[in-house]
Amino acid sequence: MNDPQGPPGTPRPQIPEATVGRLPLYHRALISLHQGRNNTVSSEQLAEMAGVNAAKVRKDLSYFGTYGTRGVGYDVEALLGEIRSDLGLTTEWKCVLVGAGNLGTALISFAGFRERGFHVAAAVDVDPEKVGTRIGDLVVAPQSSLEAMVREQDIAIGIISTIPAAAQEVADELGRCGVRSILNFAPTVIEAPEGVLVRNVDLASELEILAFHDQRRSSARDRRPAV
Amino acid sequence: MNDPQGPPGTPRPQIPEATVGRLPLYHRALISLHQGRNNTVSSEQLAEMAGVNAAKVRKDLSYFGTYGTRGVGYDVEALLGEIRSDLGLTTEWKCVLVGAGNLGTALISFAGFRERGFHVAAAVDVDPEKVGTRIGDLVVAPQSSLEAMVREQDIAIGIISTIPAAAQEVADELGRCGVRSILNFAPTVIEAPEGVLVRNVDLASELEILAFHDQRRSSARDRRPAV
DNA sequence: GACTGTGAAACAGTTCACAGCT
DNA sequence: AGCTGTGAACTGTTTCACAGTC
Repeated sequence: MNDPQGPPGTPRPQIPEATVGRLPLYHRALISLHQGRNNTVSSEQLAEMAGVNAAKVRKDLSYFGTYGTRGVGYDVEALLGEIRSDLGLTTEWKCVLVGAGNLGTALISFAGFRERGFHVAAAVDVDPEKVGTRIGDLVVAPQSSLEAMVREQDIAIGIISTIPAAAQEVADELGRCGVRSILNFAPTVIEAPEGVLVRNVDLASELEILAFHDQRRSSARDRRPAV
Repeated sequence: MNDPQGPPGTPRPQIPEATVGRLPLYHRALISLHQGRNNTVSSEQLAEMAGVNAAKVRKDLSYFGTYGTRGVGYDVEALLGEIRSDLGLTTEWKCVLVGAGNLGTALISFAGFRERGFHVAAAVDVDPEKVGTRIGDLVVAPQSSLEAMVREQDIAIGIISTIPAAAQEVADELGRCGVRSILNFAPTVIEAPEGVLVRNVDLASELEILAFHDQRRSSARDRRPAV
């Protein structure tokens, strides 16, 4: 019954990236189980709720230690605590949003961020027309004040929702200000500044991928017309 | 010099899912090369523009046929045409958006969709307050008219931006109306209706994944304070 | 009997390295 | 000489199947 976290000072095991990508799913499922007053959950149930299979759940969870009891299942509360702390959701994360256009504005008031402990504490835009606009309880600041805001408020995460042409420059500046993580919504490849982790969300790509598969399905049908 | 597409009637090769996921990146890069009047591009250049490595580019492109010339590079125009047609971007795709809240509203007017041939042709919401609202040149319709709109306009893609609790029901209804692909922004797992492909975009998860890595980096630093 | 934790097998995806063409 | 196309090696991920525990 080993605890992979081991004694203090021991490097924690590397968690496979595929597993990391599923933690938010488990997290969500566990929140709902916890609210429903469930004390334990089997890998089978958790798998169903997260939309994966039971073997994957067990393998994934085993990287974090032993939260299950054979014959019984996993302890919901303990497991929720572990995953919450792994995901760093025990404290609030401050974010700065760059580019308060349509999408940016929606992101600022997106309930899902706040609920999970991400707070858009500042928003900036290059457009003087947008500066001063109120969005919820936030006022859009000029982009020139980006560095001051990041440093004063100790902001850790940058969200880019500018036009593609501006994204690299914004990323570089965020890096210089000490931001360590960037979520990029601008549909362009950006080179990560030194020491910064960048994740891209490309909305149009998602539709393109759906279109790819749809197109393949329908042309497969065309080739075998008699079904 | 084989052409994997083969004679008509031959099933096309299965394209690895990882490759499909990168097609939008290549597509974007090729558009920009084409606009810049480049006739050819090497795997090295294309890799740089797409943010991947050259071996991957060559492997990926080889699944679609032979668009390169050894010693020279790839024919930009021919390759762009191939990828455009693989992604099904030679015709416009009609989408229906369900849930015209903050995020939904932003998605309707999101330029990236229109630019790549995705047209949000209809939007519905359950909230009577929102029905009748104009967003760009679209008027929000009552959710009860969903089926009629999908069938009349022959809409192929559904975009869900409702609250999580409503998402499964909406997905099921979209399936019944004949929608074949769904892009789900509601932060919940939805079971795909028969014959429908669902992709999930979970915005808060993306931040959680960034937080996970940030947290690991900083606690790694704590454990080895002297650097 | 129920259910976890985990090696081992199977599969998928990436990278290497080089033969083959221009 | 330059660059693609691709088997082969490698790395990462998923699934299997079962020993171990309650």
